[in-house]
Amino acid sequence: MAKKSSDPQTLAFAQHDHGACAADALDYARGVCAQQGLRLTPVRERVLQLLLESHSALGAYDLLEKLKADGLGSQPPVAYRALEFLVAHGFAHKIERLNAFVACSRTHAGHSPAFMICRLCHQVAEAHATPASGKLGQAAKSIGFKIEKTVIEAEGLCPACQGGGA
Amino acid sequence: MAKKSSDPQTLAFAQHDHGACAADALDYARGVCAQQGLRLTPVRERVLQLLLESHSALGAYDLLEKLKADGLGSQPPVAYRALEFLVAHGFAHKIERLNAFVACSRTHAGHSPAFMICRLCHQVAEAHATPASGKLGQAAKSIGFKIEKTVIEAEGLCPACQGGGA
DNA sequence: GTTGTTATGTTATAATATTACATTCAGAAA
DNA sequence: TTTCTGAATGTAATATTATAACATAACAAC
Repeated sequence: MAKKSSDPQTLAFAQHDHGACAADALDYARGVCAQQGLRLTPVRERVLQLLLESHSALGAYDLLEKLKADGLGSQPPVAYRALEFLVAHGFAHKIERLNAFVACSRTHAGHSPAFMICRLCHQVAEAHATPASGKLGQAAKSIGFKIEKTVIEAEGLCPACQGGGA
Repeated sequence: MAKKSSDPQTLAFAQHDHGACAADALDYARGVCAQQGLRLTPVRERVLQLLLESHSALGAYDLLEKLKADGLGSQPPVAYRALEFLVAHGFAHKIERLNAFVACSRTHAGHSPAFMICRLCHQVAEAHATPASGKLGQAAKSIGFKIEKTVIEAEGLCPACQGGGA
């Protein structure tokens, strides 16, 4: 990281050197892929870069337009396949509420992410959740439901949007 | 309720007299609407009934087909408008993960619901969550994010599907 | 009964996502 | 090197989910 002045989990809503943060994250992903024998192809890398450059969630068709501009593919499956790869390997997450995608803040590999979505500026911050330990985990345990994946998304107002927007 | 042998929050995966449970819930909704001056019109009531009859989430177009069969409207807005009303007034919830809808188990009016979705049988159980008290709430508080609504959905295997299905 | 409001009917279209199949590419095996 | 193989991409078509826009009908208040 360029600078570790605040909790990177929730960096999205804070001031920071975003260019450096995105570049670092991309380097990190390249390293992970090299280690694990994953192919971070041009399309996949470009999609990750686009997600990293945005603190907002991007839809598949938003990404597709930018890929098209780069000459990297113009049909929906190109974007969806790259996103599938990135999500499968933890480099990105789908925000179900928005049918859109964000880069993973990658501060907790193999984590259960939770998201805070600002309904005004549409930025998304990622936090780390522990679903198994909360009420949901209790309820699941008590009825014998086996949790494999959780979707935890909060919608509301980020600090910057609470002044004028409500 | 016909029988209160287990926590109604998580009844979905348990044996129970479902016809009676659905009929009771519909009566309850009628009562709430009468009290609050809400119009539970034929389309809205029928959609709620259809949701109540199913412990699985139903998509808007699933519902639309059944409405069509009843002569109650055949175009998408008919279903979406009824669902909008039911969700707005807490009689139903949208399952974002599935882009589909379930009736509210109504055991906690004005609650933050959490859902357990079985990936095999597709049944959905509703539980009550307290998002503000968990890690997400802490993270939100620490960065000054104001939560207005939460989406909490767990995907996995219900008790009945854990035997053969994994 | 007229009026204003809410709900519904209907057409069209937008936005999101997948299937299917052909082609290309990278790396392994010969 | 050549060939083989599996992965990735290109592309066309289509499926699924959702909304916009506007006309009509039902209802409530006056």
